[in-house]
Amino acid sequence: MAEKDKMAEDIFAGLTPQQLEAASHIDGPMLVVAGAGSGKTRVVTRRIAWLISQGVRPHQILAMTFTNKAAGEMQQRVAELVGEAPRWVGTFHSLCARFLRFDLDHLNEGRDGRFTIYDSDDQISLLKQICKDRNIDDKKFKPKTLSSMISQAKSKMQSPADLPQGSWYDEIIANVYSSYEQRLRAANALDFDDLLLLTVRLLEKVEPLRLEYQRRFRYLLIDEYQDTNHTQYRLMKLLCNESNNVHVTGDPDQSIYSWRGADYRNIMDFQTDFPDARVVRLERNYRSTRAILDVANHVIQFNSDRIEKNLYTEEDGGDPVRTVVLSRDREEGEWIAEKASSLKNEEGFSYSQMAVFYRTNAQSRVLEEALMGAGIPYQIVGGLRFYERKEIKDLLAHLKILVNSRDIVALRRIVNCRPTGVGEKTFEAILTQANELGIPAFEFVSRPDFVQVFNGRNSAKLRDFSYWCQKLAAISLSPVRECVRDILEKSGLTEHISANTKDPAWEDRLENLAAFLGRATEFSQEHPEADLAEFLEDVALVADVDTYDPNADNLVLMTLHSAKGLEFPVVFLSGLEQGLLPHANSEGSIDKEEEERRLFYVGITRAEKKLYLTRAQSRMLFGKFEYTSPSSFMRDLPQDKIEEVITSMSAGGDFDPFDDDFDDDFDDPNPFFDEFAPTPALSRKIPQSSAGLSFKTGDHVRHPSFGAGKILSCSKNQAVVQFFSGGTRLLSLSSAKLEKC
DNA sequence: TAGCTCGTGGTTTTT
DNA sequence: CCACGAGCTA
Repeated sequence: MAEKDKMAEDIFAGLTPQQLEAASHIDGPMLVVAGAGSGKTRVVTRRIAWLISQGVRPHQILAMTFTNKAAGEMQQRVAELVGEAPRWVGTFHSLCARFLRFDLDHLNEGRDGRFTIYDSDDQISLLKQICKDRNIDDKKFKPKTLSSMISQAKSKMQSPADLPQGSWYDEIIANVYSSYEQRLRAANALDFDDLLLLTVRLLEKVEPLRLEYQRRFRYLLIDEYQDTNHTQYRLMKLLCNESNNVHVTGDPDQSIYSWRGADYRNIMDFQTDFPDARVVRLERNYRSTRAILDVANHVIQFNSDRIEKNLYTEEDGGDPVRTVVLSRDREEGEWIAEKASSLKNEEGFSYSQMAVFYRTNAQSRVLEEALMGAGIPYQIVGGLRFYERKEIKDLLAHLKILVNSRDIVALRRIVNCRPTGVGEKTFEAILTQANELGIPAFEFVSRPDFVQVFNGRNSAKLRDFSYWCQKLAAISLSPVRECVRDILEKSGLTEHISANTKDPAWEDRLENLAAFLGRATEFSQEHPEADLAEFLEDVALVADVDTYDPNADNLVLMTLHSAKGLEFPVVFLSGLEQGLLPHANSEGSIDKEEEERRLFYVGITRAEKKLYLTRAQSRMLFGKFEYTSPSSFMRDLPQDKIEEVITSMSAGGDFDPFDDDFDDDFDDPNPFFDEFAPTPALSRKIPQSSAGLSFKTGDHVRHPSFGAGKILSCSKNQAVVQFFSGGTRLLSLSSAKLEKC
């Protein structure tokens, strides 16, 4: 007994009464509304430890975290507290992938546990292929737009039949969506949304399985609940058995993923879903100085659709939040670099204690150059992801085909990434014939009698290709390291890259391949039993932030989205310009603007001690200089809590399109001024004349009878408009009375 | 079929 | 600015 008390003491050490209430909860639903920096992770970790110490078996706990990294850390902390860690901790996506490896076959829809996961690149190439095969103009129907529409539909669990119908345009969308689904099934492939969607479908359809899962997982925990979508919500409902032991944590003010289907109503409605839910609010912030928190609280007040909460701190003032205006983006980077090095040299901060945030990945480049110029070590999170590089994707395609010979996207990639003698025509012929034979194309080409059976030209090249496929097919799937090494040796990829010395990045590419082998080796060591399929899954589901190494003495650069859940003593929040933050694409929509503000709020609340808000008055965009204006969020800062830094690099006043002095410059015939012709950067183009309105993709428009909508794509005289009231239409610009709004 | 050059058009955010 | 696709040639 005394020993038990001792353990409880350890588990609950240092918790406040509210945290204790949340952590010591056992049965029944609970909602923890946890403000930024209020010790949420701590609470969840302690609660899991508490459950285990109370006799709950670790495998009876299912915990959904937002990143894999958070999952690993949580498991480790729990193990430290009670000597055992739950096995089922991970992101929604990775946990679902694990479920489906076991049980997808039960759905009987043609896919099995050896499925491959298609990332957005794979989706795009599949969609391009579909457009090509069906003679759909991919100028009007951009694969990217299509993929986001499909993803949007899937996140609401809508099948092609559930999409809006009627117009010619709607028909095409629904058709593309359904052939996309067919091809995924044929390729034994799943996209990210499918991982969630099919898990839900599986549990809905197969009752014994549902009961089994419900029995198995007695306690369900979901973190960042404000960023769950409808599918995830359904999954939660399916998993929590009648005891409703579901414990969710989140903060509606930090909901920043609505664009990928997340719906913060899920957290707002939790108490309606579970009327007997206990609710705990964590409002004391342990992270930031009062100055920073004051700014954060002030900023978020401007949002209307929220639950009022009072995030407070016992800390005193601290440094004021500082704003900095630089004349050019390059100077913004230089200023940050300079400041970072003085913080290190004069105030004793290490680079690993500092982070630079931005709204778009494109902004990282200038910052990177400035840091490099100043000799400051840095690491970038996100951007061109390691696993999305061309050479890595090529290598991955080879690995994927070994696990899943039906993966047609991978096969196409293998054929095209290097001269094989097989071109478009031959490839199509192979597909057709394999289809007739009823076997996967890769199996067909790697048959010893392929050249005899294949009706095409019996060329030496084709024979070489088939022979080469046979060698690939013979490679064993484990151990992972050996498998990857074999592929590297036999695929001929390295030779192909080394031969192509006019590619300026050829050396980098070889390095990347070597690095990939390094990661495979690491993976093999961490999971000695794992085979290639598990490695590929791991690769497909790593998040950008998972690669962030907080132990290296690097300053870290990342988007505001990636920054969620992290904290740093020093934060530089850059690019506070209208059109960038808030982003131009959110203009005109209250909901979207409020989400941008939450993003700003997330950025502010990452800072512990020092926060710098920087902006540039002009910025290089698409290779051209554009003038910018300050973010509207800057206007909304509590002026008495902030301090402007005056620098030698700041220029005079801001560009103002209605300022006569600037107009004077505008009229100057000197070509020198043309180059600097002031156009408000990133904000939407204002129509030059009312007669010939020019529209572009993304414009918000109004139609006299259909109401407000958004342009999905447009050409000189036609535009495809998705109306907010529902439905999508192709309109002629000369006749339809469209206006901008 | 493959490799070249030229032109176009595209930047939110990510599992 | 840069990545990608179309179109041409060997």
